Amino acid sequence: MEPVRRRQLIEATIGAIHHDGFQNATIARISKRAGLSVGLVNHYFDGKSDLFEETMQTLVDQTLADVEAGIAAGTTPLDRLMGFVEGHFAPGQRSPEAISAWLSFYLQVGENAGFGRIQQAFDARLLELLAPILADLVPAARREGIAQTLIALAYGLWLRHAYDPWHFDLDVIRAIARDYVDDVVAPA
Amino acid sequence: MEPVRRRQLIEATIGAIHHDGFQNATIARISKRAGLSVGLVNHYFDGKSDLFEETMQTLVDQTLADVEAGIAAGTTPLDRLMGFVEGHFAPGQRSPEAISAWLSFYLQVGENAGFGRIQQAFDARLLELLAPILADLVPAARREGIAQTLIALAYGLWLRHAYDPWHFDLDVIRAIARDYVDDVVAPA
Amino acid sequence: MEPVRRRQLIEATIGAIHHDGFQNATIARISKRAGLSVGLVNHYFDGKSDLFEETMQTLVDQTLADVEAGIAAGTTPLDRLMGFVEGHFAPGQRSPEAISAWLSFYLQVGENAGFGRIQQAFDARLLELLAPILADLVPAARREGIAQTLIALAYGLWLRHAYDPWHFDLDVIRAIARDYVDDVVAPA
Amino acid sequence: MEPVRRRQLIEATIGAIHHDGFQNATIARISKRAGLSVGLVNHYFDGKSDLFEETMQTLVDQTLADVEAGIAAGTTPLDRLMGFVEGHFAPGQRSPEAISAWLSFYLQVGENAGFGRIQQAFDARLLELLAPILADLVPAARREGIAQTLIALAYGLWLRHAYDPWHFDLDVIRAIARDYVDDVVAPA
DNA sequence: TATGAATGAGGATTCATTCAT
DNA sequence: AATGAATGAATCCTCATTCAT
Repeated sequence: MEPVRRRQLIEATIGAIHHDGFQNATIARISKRAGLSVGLVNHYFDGKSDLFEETMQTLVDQTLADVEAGIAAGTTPLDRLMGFVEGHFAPGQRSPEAISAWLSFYLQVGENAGFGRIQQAFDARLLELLAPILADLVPAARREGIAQTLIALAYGLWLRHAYDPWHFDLDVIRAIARDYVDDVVAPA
Repeated sequence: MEPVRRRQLIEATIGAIHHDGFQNATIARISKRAGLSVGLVNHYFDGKSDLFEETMQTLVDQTLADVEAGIAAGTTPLDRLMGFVEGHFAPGQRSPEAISAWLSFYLQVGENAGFGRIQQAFDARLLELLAPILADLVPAARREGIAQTLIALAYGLWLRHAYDPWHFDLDVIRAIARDYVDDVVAPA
Repeated sequence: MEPVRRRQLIEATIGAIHHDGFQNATIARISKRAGLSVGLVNHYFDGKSDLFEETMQTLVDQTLADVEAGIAAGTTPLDRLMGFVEGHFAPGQRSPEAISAWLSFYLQVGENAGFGRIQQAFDARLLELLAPILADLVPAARREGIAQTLIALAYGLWLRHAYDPWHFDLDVIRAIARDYVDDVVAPA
Repeated sequence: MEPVRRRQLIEATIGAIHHDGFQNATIARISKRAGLSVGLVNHYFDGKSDLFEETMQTLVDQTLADVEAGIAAGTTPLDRLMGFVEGHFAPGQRSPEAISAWLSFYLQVGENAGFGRIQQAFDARLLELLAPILADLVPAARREGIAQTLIALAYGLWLRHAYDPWHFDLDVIRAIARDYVDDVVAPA
């Protein structure tokens, strides 16, 4: 029963953050959304903070899975690099619910120690994923800088997509990323 | 008296958000930090929401002023482009207080109509500032994309600087931006 | 306003403990009994614990005042000794409300650090009060033991009076104490 | 199975009161401490109140057994009187667990009808035990008073031992009691 | 006999706002 | 212009009890 309930509550948390806003995502609303009682939240999680951290970790895990899948789908190093960026915008990442929740957690990283730890592990993993791809594409001296730029660009694009999904749709994002990759990486 | 008190309270709001976190930036703490009574907040502002919106607007105004100054400082189009990026990282923008407050308001943009309006106007103004510079540098067809990329990159870099100011210091940011500008814009 | 409200709330706390029992003396009941809102409790006290500690301290202060008055009323050393015991049973100490509250705090001394500190200071003060009286009555070697016995006896009598005020009325208590004092102290 | 389980739960209740405090001795903690499920508590006892009453009764039975043993161990009436007092401080009575639990129940005697009944029966039994001993030692007129004093003294000493077991160790208690007995009873 | 999932009322506490002074 | 006392709804969390398995 436990994994089922935990999953239910995490889904409901994401839904509540999207529907009511992070500030208004109360235990009462979350549990009602999950069709469960308030008591259960504290039965299966160690308080609201724990529920929220587990929710963020779930989002992180899904994003990493999508990014890894994006990389795996590429056959050439260049495709793999584009796959890295596009993985951030996989369907699961672009749902309004996921975006709202991601954004909320993301921007609280500095205030919330738990969120901070999760985000740092996430960033470290992204760098690990980029390293072997860039090794085949750019000279060692520029590798670090380009990796950081790519991540910063993905962050920035994702943020703008989050706020303006119609203008910054997948095609625009892909074009911007492709431009950067072509201009910076390809010539190397 | 009014402009003085309003200024005091806006400063105190930014300080409280930095010191206590957005969630804990209560009217009581803000007014104590300003050395004023709680009653004054509602006297000079139309409730807490109004105070917060005015605070965000103040931050936006300051950022725009810094970006415009950055542009104005450049003599060549390329310098002006770099000035646009660097304006986002002017001293006033990099203070821990400003960063905390900025981040908090970003978080609320999607949930808070008032914050959303302020941010949209901010974005529109950034595009207006970029347009004439890019007109001298890149072919019309790529202008829009490159403008959006630059803004996305500035967002992303700013965000990463916010979370990791030591690793992403001004030099690193300048180098990343310069790389992008050189690679993408200069050849055109 | 502050001293008035604090007094009101402390009185209401004593009343609520008597009327509803310590376990049921909730903030809601206490504030309703005081005719004030729940918010005020946390406005004037630092939470429920603080209110309870201040209440216990108030009881201690009153008891010490009564004991000191009892001692002061005696002209001979023996009378002063009896006054020490009888002070514990001054009218203010025997009100059902005071008894209920005293008992509750008293028996939680071991579980509650705050109550413990107050009680230790109380005990120390009682010994200070007894010392000069016994100095005139008993040989130095037995002074410490008799002081402790007297305090233990007062504790025990008070406890039994608390649980069975009709059987252990003031006359019985006075007789028991007088017996002890006569038998042990007088012959010396 | 029933007597085993009931015994387990009563032991766990005493342990939980000592370890977590009376207020925090919840069904969940008690059952976990007993290594049993929460459901079992309500299966073998008629709710939490019943479990607690049975626990207090168990403590009373043990104390009475210790006091009776103390009396039985004495050969002279005076020894039997001292045995009465010392029985209250038999090893089982001085364990930290027993002291915590005893104190907690005392606290509730006034508020909880069930606890009150148990305590009254306990007191009555103590008087019954004292009566025949005192009959051999003191004139009828003072018998009642001295019995009550002895019980009050035992209560008071026990309470002080509970709060300060190092200072009020067994030797000190024995000395105080012996002093009283010698001074008051022996001359008779 | 035994489990533990589930409930929801009740607890303390926080806080934006109002308003008499 | 300025204060801060007062309110009470809203929040998170706890817990005894029930009940299907």
